[in-house]
Amino acid sequence: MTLAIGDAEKRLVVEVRTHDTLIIVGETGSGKTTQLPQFLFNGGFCDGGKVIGITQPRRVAAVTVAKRVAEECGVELGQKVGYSIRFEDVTSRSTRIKYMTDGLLLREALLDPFLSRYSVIIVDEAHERTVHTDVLLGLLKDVQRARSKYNTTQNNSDKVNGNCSAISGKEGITHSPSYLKACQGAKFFPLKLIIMSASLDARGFSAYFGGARAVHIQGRQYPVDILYTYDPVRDYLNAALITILQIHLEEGPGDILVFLTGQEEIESVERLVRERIRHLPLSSQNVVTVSIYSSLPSEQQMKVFRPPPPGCRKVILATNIAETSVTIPGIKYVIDPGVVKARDYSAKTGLESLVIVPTSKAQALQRSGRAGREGPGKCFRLYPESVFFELKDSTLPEIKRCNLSSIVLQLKALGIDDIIGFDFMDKPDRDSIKKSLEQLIALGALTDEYKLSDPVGQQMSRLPLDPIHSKAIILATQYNCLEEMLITVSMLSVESIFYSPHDKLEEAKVAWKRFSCLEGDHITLINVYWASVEFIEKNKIKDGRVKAIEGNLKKWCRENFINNRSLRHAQDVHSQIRGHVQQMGLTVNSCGDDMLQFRRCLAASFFLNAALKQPDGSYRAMESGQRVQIHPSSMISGTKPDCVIYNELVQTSRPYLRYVTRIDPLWLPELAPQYYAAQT
DNA sequence: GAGCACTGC
Repeated sequence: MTLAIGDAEKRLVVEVRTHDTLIIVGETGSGKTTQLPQFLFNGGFCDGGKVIGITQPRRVAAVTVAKRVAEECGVELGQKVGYSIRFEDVTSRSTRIKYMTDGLLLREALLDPFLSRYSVIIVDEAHERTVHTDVLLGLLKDVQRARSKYNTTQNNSDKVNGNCSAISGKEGITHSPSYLKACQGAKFFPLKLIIMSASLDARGFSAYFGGARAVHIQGRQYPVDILYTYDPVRDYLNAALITILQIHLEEGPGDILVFLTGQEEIESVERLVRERIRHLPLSSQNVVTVSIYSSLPSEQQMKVFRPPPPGCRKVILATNIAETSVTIPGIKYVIDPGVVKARDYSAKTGLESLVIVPTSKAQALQRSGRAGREGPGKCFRLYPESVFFELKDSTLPEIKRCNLSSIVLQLKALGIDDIIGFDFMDKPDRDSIKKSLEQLIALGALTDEYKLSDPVGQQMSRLPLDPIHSKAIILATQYNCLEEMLITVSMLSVESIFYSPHDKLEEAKVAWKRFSCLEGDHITLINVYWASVEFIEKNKIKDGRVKAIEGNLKKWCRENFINNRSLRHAQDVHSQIRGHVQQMGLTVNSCGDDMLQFRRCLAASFFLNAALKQPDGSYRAMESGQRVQIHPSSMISGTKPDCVIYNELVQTSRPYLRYVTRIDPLWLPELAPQYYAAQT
């Protein structure tokens, strides 16, 4: 069935009433995200104080959509319509339409396993198949099944008899999982599930939900002409350069969006374009280039949204960030080289890598769509059409290519003990699950029987962090350095704190020197944090206005080549985690200048991430045996200590250790005997 | 002596 959203209100409400699960396929611009929740509200789905929840993979989307719907409803944001994302809860008791990130709903499930406030949950952008979306889908399936068991409206078939016994599996596949058992005769209304996807794979979702009904909603996209090359290109950067110039000289007005794989490519193409433009006739030099990628400080990101000077064409060089996360106005031409830098994970070696690979068909479609938002457009794919047909339909779901430790820990905390048997839409590799179980046992989060341990596992699962980071936090009190560890973990869990533009690298290094510590990068991060705190405190005395302090901090960040957005994010994480540990009753103590305590604590918690120097000067990662190098960006890459712990091991051009600190090799058997006793 | 895409709790 295909509908246009404008005249579909009644039909959609009936569809939701008559089907427990509905798949909605809507192209971009169909209005499904903003309209459907309002239809359901008007259709009575919030009667009795029930809530409609809509999940988004990204924070910005949750916020902007909520704002728009509040406006359309003519209500104040946070009242009838609100949103909830990490660090920001703009909802109230009267909120009935609630937008949120899917990760946040997963956290909510830890507190309320039946998600009992929600009458409808809409999972938006499900086609993106993020880890959070995938786990959520499996969970919602269970919750829906369990809630229909304890239904308040049809209580004759399955009477809840008032005790807490698990539901038996005698009804075969329709049984509810034992972790969802209602206590004291608790009763629920049924849960309606709506899965919204932008692409062609409705069948996959439909099959996963037992043949659920699918409805199509028409989009409002302008046509985009797709052009291919005749032959494969050898050098896509050069091909992109030529295409930019060609469009500029031969096509009508309109801005150009070029998809590249990373900062380096963007910087080099930007140089080349500027160079070539200077050699054009003066009348054709009306081009400005701007670039955008995630690690670029936000003031510079903002430049892509500025309209070009009159009569000028804007060329935007972007990474994947422009595919879904940001929408730039004025784009008429898209250049798509057909490649993307993607993270991959091998469960066998536990090695993460970051490699340039071909895009999927869905991704190519998404990219070309960026040319048709305001009018008809053109997309230049820098490969032959035959290559397009050979591309994979869609990108491999993230859950099949990432480390699962934190997901497994979260599922365990939800009471889901059989991870391998959990009903994932795409099952992660068995090896991958096994590996994460082993890691969680080594960290003491799980018992030898694979049960969540008490209190370590329970405490770890409450922290929204990587399990190793959680472990470090929980151990830190014993080493008298919880304050230092809170800062370290906060700084490690945000995107790169250090901003290094290619052309000012030397200048940046000089600036970073004043923070650097020869013992390692973890302490360097602490130094950056303290320096920023000190700067803020000084400014508070001079001029107490918040705006002035923010402005000065931005300047301080610029001067020190620190990413302001990342630093603020780290401050947010810091205060959130601090709140959690205080709730747990841990003492926030500090080791002062005695960093030996701190490094011993790092060894005791990061022991899985230890590496030993080899005679040839390279390192051997102790867990995997992998030969690695310390990343050149590390402050101690020159000193080469005998033994280090690292934050992550990622293969780019070679396998590198990032964020490294020197430890004494004897600490490992002393502080992690369960893991190192036999090996040393 | 080389350089990490994107997102989330």
